[in-house]
Amino acid sequence: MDTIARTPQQVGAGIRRFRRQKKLTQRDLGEKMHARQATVSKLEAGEPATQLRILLDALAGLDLELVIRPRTKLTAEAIEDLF
Amino acid sequence: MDTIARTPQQVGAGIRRFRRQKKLTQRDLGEKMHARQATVSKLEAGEPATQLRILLDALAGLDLELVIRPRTKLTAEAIEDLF
DNA sequence: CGTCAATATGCGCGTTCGCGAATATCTATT
DNA sequence: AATAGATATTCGCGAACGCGCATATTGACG
Repeated sequence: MDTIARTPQQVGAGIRRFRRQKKLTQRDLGEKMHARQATVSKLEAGEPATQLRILLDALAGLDLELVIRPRTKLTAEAIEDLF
Repeated sequence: MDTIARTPQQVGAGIRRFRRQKKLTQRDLGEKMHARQATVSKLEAGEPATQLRILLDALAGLDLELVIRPRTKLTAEAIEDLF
């Protein structure tokens, strides 16, 4: 399932969902991306000042990618994803 | 056209493409997102320490959204986008 | 070639990152 | 209830942010 994100919190929640799906701990992911467990924690919490490098390293570590696209109209189903 | 991004540079390039598509200057976008033209410049250049907040503010200003998804296999066509 | 808009780069400042290291808190699971 | 594992939070540090402001540098066009 893809995740739509329009806020740092939603980005963090998306990362967390995929990480858990892969049965990895924050420490595991941290090692893959050469970051501390504490840093992964802040990223997943949606800290807005997190650096872009941290986000992309995390995505790489989880074998994910980012798509930038025009905002979609919200269907009832898509609204679910935002919460 | 959607943009796939796996590096800060690709994120920046995507933003720039959509901004130009909308005929906005860096200054225009900066005003929409309450940031300096210089900050937009760094974001588009792919500065890896750019803050997540800046990225999301820019996306909002351009009426874009982010999708997080598993990496796709690269088709010949998709490879073009990465350069 | 000249001009003007757009973009990139510089300075000093206050703030906050991510770091190592440690610790607190929460969450199973038994 | 007790323990172990996972996650959240804190300290001090060096580095780099984004800011206002100002100034190169680049690009497009007549």
